[in-house]
Amino acid sequence: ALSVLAECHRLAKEGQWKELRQVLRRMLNEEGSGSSCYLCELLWNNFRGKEYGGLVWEILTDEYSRSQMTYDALYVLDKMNNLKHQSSISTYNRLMYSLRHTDIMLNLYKEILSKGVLPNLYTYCIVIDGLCKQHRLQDAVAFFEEIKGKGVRPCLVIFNALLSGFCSMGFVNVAMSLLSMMLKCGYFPDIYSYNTLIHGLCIAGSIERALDFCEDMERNGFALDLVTYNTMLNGLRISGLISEAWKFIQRMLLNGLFPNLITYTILISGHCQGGNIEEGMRIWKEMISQGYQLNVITYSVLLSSLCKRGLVDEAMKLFNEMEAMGLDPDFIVYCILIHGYCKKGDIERAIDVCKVMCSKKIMTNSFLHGSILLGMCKKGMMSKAVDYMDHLSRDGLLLDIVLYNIVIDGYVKTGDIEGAIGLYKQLLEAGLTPS
RNA sequence: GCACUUCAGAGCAGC
Repeated sequence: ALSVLAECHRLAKEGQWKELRQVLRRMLNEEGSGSSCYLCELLWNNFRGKEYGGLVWEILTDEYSRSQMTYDALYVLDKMNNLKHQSSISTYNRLMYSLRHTDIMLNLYKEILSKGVLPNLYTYCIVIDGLCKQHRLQDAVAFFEEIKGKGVRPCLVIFNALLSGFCSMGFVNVAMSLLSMMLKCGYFPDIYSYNTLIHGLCIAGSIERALDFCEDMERNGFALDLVTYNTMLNGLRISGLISEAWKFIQRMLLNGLFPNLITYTILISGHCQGGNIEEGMRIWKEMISQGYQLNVITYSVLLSSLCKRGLVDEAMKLFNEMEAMGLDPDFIVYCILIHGYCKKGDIERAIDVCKVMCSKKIMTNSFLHGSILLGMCKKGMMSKAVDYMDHLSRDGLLLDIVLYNIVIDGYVKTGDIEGAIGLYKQLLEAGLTPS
């Protein structure tokens, strides 16, 4: 690493940016996440005060962000701040983008302002989109007003981010009013705006309105693209109308568009949801024969429909197949399995899967624990349920009211009123409010 | 120069 860093300084001096990035990227790939502490120490001990040092630090931050090693990037940025090296706005933008789902995003924005770095339109857009993705619509709108007050002329992308925020929270009508406001101000929708609104209409269950909107779009000179079709197909799936899908597929093909992985996943999910697992499997096979590389989401669609039918063992087989293909199960995949076992009453297996998940450092959440507790209560395993709760609070998890309610209900159903009252007192002591 | 906005998966109690 030492010689690589020396090489980096040389490249920086010669202005060979691209090579510098490549060399660093390769090194980060080898060192992996968690290596920032070590690399920073090397830089500090061996290259302090060297010319172009600031540039090397900055690109190190940026390459960590690009390699999805976000916390390493933050670490390097922090060290840079100590050394009074300044980062450029694009480095900040990329890092904020990686962290747009978290509070850290806004902290970084404040840091930018306090250091006198000038935010650009990308920055504003990332903040607004991030706030929307965190479901903080009011904050997003407030931020929007704030930058307008500072004299920033918002771009269409910012409006699109807001449209998307409203739509995904189910406020299509608000999105529609925003659209008419946009038109009044001379902002004309692009394909992103149209697709976003069509999506909003679809998830609100308004397929008809979505179709009308597609026509509007075409009248305004935009051809429906693959995203539009996928969005419409997904709308059909949500409304339980997947049997109508063929009409759209036909139209798609006539327009020279071919289904992609997302299209197939929507179709499989739709058919499975409607109880037609056979058709789902047929499409699945068609997909494989077409040479598509299945991903975690495609698998989870099938896993969940198997579990819903109580075929958890089948699901487990598929799960193993998935891992053998080199796909890393994520939180949702584990949820599906755990939930499946709980509903079947096989709590031991559920907990086993949960342990495997935890050993992979995947965070659990309260929903999942609720599912496990409910499974225990349904089988009358009250002492196990209480142990589980104790175990959760020992691990520092704040038990919420629903978790208490589940176990209280369990006590009541087994006729143990004492136990129920005991828990009730406990939740009051914990400062919770009964619902 | 790169980077921002649109499409697919699961999910807890009681009533």
